[in-house]
Amino acid sequence: MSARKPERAPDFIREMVAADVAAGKNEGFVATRFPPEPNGFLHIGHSTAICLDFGIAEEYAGTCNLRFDDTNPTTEDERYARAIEEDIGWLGFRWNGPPRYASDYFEQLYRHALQLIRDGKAYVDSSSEEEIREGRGTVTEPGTPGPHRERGIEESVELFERMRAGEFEDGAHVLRARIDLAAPNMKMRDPLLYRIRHAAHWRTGDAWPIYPMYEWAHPLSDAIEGITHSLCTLEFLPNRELYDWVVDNTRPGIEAGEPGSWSPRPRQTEFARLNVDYMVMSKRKLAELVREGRASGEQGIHGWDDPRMPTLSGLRRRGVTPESIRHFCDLVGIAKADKRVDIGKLEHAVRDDLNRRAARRMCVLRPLEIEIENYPEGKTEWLPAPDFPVDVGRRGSREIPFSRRILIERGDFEEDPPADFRRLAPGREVRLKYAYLVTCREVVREPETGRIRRLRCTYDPATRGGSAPDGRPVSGTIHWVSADHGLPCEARLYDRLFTVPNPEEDADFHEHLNPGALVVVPDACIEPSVAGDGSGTHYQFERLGYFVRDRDTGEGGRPVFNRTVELKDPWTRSQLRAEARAEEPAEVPGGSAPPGERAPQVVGEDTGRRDRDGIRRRVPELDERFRSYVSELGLPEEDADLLTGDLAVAGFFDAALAEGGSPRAVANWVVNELLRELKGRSIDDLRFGGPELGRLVGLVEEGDISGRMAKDVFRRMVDKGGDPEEIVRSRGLEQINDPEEIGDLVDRAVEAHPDQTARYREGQTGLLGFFVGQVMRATGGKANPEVVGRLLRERLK
RNA sequence: UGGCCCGUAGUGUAACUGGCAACACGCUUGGCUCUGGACCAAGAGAUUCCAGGUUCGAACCCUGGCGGGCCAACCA
Repeated sequence: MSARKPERAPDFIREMVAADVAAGKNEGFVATRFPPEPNGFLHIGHSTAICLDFGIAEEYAGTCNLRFDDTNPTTEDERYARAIEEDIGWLGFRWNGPPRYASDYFEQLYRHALQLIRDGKAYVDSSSEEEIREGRGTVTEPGTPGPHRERGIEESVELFERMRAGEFEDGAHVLRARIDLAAPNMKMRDPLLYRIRHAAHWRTGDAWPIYPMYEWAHPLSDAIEGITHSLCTLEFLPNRELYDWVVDNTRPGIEAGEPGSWSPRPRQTEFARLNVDYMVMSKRKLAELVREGRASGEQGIHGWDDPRMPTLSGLRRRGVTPESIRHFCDLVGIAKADKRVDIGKLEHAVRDDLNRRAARRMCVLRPLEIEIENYPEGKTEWLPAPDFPVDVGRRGSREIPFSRRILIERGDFEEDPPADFRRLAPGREVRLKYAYLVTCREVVREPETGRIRRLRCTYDPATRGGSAPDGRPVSGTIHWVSADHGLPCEARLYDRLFTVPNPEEDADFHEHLNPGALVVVPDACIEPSVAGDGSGTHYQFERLGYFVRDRDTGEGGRPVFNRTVELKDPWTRSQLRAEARAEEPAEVPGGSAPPGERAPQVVGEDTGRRDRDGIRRRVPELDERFRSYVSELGLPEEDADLLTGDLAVAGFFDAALAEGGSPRAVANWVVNELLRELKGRSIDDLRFGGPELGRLVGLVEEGDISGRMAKDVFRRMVDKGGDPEEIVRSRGLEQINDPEEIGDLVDRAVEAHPDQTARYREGQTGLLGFFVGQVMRATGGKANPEVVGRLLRERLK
């Protein structure tokens, strides 16, 4: 039994939070929030976000708010909010204080908006929806200002106040931020902040004829609540720039008009959403299934909590436990790459949990009667059966009745069994679990159809409890129920809702609905011990799978059991695989691509080079330098090209070169190291200039410091500025070149790692890097790696 | 098509920030077993998307390409 908390490498968000706390940001306090819109039920895709938001708050003794993002009155409803609360609580999380609502902040949000207008950063636009869309431009073309963009502050204030007073029709005006209509990020092209909507809100009723957009309400709500880390999914990444804009252009003290800024200042971080094979995760599509299900009757989805649904309420009714969902989220992790997780992973998490907690019971789904000829008519024995197998290590047992007529699973008998069949067959003896060994003597058929009606068997009275005194081998153990005592019940066998791994890929996901996602077995039979159990009780039906008692009852009030997940069953799967193989025609040799051969990749045009060529055509000075770098300095064209894409970089290079280094080395440094630093910033923001870099290159070329040390020095110049010689001197970074001194270090490294030494000598020469790393680390990077490598090769021979 | 994000065994996530490509699921084989479950052991499976470059050394840094995703709602 492994501990419940597996050691898991922290994800990038936890690393970030840990760093923030360590750096003392917000006095080390962590406040997160989970912000669902109450317009549908939570599904398993949300569980990663829930586990992350609430989990991080727990780990840092911080808080996590539950905030309903209820800014769109036409789609939202109270019943969704309540269902969301129930699901989060069921998962085992508790939110900080009462649930929050964006609608609680409507008044504040409104006042902040007025302030924004007064600051000249927002305006009322009276254009039509279509005009606004057109004015925004496209992803390739900038937008164009509409006629109201320069509307005066007073006029905008007045219009906005009248919007709030309800004087205008829906769509007559909107409030927009004045940012940048030419911004490459479409979200920054004067986003809408408020729209007029004469609709009753489920919480605020008719109090508001205008409603804030997500773009306005969300960052402000975070700021108002003092959220430190605002975590959301990847599709909001373009929103971050706007999120920051809103937070930076508003301030807590509205009336006073004092400058001030939000503290804590919330930061948005995005992670990839969770997708699971054979499921759909879009609330719209799930709502569609619920709506259509109501219309289509019996076979249709019965509601948000239909056990075929990926909703938390559906999974709950299916018998999935909150612990398994949380464990599943741990297994999946948090990262930034889009993911589609194997449904088998969820099933594993479910089995792993249920194996420990679900008591074993016996239930026969498709009964076949056996009559035990030598067992007295009318006799009943109550045989003890443990609730758990020994390996689970839990106590508890019940008694199950045994009689002359027993029901077994139809699939557990085979007249002409395959070689490795470990169940009942004519003349064979098997064990009825916890009862007796029985032998099949005769097959009784329906006279008309030839179908097997029942089996005649005999039992060995000496095997009571299931073990033979003589220790003879048995061909298998099967489950059973006494025909005279068993309880009729209904079993609902669930399977994946869709037949393809990614149903959302195609235009109409309905085509891939799995008609076999629910198979109802109305006439199953179960041992009587379960009669008094309540709905929600988990079981493992021996050899079948995990089941949970449903709240429904079947025909005549019989209990209903939902199959949560089947047991792993290599035998059935290998049978199915064999069948599939038999049906599929043998592969034609040479029909498909030969293994190991890869389709050649088409290499496209170098657009970066083309762009820089364009710049050089327009700036003769750069073009001149490009040509002289190639012809006079002997640089490769590729380097010369990168150095002459803009004047500042070329100038930096020239200044560095003037310090006397070789053109090739200086170019390498500029291209490989400087360009990285220039990614998020301009060359003017650098804390050092070309001459400093040139001197650094000089130190390397003179052999004063190693290339590796030079990178450390460079790092320091980036962070704090400074002169390379000075840094080297003050920190004692001079390179160790002395072979004798290095030889000692090499000896020590070899002696300290006998395992690796042996493996190296066996041919794992890739370990050389490991040894070099050891020596480099021991010297703080000061050893000359070339010398280290040479000596190591000699020593390890 | 412009901008941004992302490419590591079949799947998901790591790799001490440039030094032995690891863990989990799945798969195969064996052991054990009164569940063809669980458990235990072993194994297969990777051109770290591709091509150049920097470096003693690249999954990691630079350049380019390829592929996937997101963004032009008065939705969130």
